[in-house]
Amino acid sequence: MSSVERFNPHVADARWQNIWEERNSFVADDNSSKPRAYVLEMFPYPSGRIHIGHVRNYTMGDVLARYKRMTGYEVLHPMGWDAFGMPAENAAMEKNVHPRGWTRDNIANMKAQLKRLGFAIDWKRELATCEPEYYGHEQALFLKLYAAGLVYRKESAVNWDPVDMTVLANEQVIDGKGWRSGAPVERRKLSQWFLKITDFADELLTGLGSLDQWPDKVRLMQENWIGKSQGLKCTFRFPGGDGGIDVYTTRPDTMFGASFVAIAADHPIAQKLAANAPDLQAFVEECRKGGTTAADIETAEKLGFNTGLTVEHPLDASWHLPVYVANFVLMDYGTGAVFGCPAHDQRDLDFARKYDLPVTRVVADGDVTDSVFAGNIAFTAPGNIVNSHWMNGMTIDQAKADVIARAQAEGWGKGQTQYRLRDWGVSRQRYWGTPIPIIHCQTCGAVPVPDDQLPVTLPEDVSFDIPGNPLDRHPSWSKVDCPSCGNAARRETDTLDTFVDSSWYFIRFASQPKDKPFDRAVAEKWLPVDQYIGGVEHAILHLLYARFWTRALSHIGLIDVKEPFASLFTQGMVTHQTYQDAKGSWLSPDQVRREGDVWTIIDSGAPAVAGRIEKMSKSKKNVVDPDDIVDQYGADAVRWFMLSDSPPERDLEWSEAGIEGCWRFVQRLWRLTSQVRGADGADKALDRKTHQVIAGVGADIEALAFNKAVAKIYDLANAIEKAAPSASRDAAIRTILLLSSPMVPHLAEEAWTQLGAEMGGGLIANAAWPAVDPTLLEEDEVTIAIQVRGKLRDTLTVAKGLPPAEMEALALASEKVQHAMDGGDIKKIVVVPDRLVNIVI
RNA sequence: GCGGAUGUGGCGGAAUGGUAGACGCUACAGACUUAAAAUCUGUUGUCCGUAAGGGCGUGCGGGUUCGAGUCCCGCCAUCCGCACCA
Repeated sequence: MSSVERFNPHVADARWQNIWEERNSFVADDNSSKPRAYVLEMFPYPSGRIHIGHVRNYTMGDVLARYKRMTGYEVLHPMGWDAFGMPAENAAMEKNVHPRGWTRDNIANMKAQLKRLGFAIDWKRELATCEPEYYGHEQALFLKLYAAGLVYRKESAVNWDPVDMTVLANEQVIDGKGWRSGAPVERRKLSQWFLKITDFADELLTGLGSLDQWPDKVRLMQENWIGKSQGLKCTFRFPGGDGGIDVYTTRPDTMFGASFVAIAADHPIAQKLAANAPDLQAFVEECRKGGTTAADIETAEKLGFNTGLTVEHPLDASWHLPVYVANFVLMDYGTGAVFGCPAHDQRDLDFARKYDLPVTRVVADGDVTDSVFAGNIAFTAPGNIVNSHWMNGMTIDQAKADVIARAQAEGWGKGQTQYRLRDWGVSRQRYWGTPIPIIHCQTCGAVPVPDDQLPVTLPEDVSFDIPGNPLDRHPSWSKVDCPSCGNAARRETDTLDTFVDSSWYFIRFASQPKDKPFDRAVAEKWLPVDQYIGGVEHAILHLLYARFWTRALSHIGLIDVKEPFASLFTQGMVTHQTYQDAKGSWLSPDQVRREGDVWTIIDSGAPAVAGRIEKMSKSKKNVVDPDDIVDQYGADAVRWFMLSDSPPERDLEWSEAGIEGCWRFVQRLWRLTSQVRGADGADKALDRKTHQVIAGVGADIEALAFNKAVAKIYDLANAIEKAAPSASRDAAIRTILLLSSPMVPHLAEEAWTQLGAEMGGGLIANAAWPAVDPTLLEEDEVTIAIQVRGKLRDTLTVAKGLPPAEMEALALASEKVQHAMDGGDIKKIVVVPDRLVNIVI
């Protein structure tokens, strides 16, 4: 065998990257007459270095983008930076750098890292959300939503650090304490800006029905998040007096099982009572301890305070229920008050047992109909109503309808549709975000910044030496004249949630004029995004906010797009083994060495413990830097690894052995290419294999089943290597290059030029995807399975399309089958054409 | 607490209800080499058996079916999200 020089990615990678750039190979043409494909991966936060998870994400998108180009599409595949956020402020505090400089440096580094991977990106459309050229347009869109009545202000709770005197993000609350001060956090109310996402709750819910190319699990999660429920809103009246407590319930069928009414600590009635009752005041304070997350609130021990008030049961005015203030009732959901039916709700049951309240069964658990409910597990399954007067025997649904009808007829309540979804609070008490373009005036109230004064830019001269929002304490930035009356006024110092930035960047990618957020006609040419790819951690918030924002823009007539992402794919994480020393300190993989089953620390020789395979994280030291592995193996081997083995929606474990195998395959493809010799003759079997693989790889890439596409390419490589020289073999080698070119583009270009002298040259990136010859896909023989009572006993190779009677005869003639039947009587024979025969005895 | 997922050899995984383990990795054996690397060939779920062959096998327990990794019911374990991380 002649020796072939190795493919050298250290030279080839950069050469091809430069050629693609010089030739504008991947610049998308707005005016193209080709069919369009918009391929988008979730843009990264510029943390400083790209993470291996980014490499996986962008490699998947890149393969699809390149494949789409080869199959005749005008492809838009852009990249940008989700550049506002807390890490820049943390860096500013810790390293005394300005967030802008830190972020821009990070972007430059990460862009260089991405370029080394050879992604087919239209860099001319690059954007960063922290630049006024982006966020200025965002401010304009915000004000359009404001003018349309989709933005309002209300009080809302934040995590408050009483020592640092600052607002904390949930992430900054660790075990209920501020991450820097260590002080127990409190919930404090601030006046904040909200977007009316709840106006779109029903649209966002029904819209999910049209997203048939989204994963079912994501649609289900969004459905649950929106949480539409039908229930009863009714009043429990104060005995004899005026008014009462409005309660919302999804279980009006259980009203005869009520044993208490509970209201939120923030409920107006609780507030009013607390004003004159120090012990209740103390309890309300107690309820404010702890963070604002759902997990914190719902896992906290259930606590209540008996107010001494009672209310009348709506179905029986002589029946009085005690009123508690309870920490598990949320002011944000429903009316901020519930009636407790302990037998059929776990939280209510926990509460009732704790405060020794009656527990009455009103839904039958099979034959058990006792009114006294025993045990500490609530019964929430379907059943029939019991112990409920006229409702006895009804199903839950019948009883719900009956109570609602009765409430409406008698005027003490009505049926109501309720959503779990809350309006989107977008105010952040931080510097590094989009300034909210509002001016507060003592006489005019909140006044939008006039269009001609946009963008409202962030001041540069800020300091981060003390906690809190530097915009608040800036000496002059917030001091402005009211645009309406001209009097001294104050600029809003809160900035927008970074989820706002990421709610429309895909529109700006499609069209980025200087003077407006986007050109409608151009944006509509590209949108919706044909394939969106990103982490499943964004399944709810980012994707729901982006859907809402797009609908809101559509609602006010700025764009005619309802759903921004036609097809969604959520990828798994990249994981890696973790290692610890005897004391439990984390070790990086290159600090340890394996000898048999024993791990030791290379430097000290001390034993190490190989731990769990976990998501790569700096704190556990199990990270791999993409630059290092590209240095070592070249971009193509890294890309190939990202696509191999693990299904893309599942986690991928990084391994040294795995990347070495990929490196070997890249070299193997290179050697194969050198074997095109202009031989004659056809190889029917290889032709068939080649065309089966062309069809299979194309289908797999379209389904984003890259691991399967990779396996088929391996299969073809094996078949080519085993085949004798022929024209078919030469053709198969060209084909395998084309098929693998979206995955290993540098090698493919290099090899393509080697073959190019014969073929007229040109980039493989611009080559056409090979066509499938359907006549070659069909096999003329098939192997069928012969089973006896469902167990495999023999296999036979027969002509394709053999009639069932003949299959049956062949099966019965088999010695192995006869042996397995052991003389038994045949009860039945199942024949599946071209597949199997099952003899039942 | 609520919501969502995952579970198949030594490992990653493949398998329209129809031959479980494709393909890759690892390991082992052999070829080539002064040697190593690279490359090539073969073996590699498990148990019994010299072999032919057979038993058992897709987290656990049931069920449906001629036939279940796949469908249904009930468990167990692990992971992810929960509205101010991005």
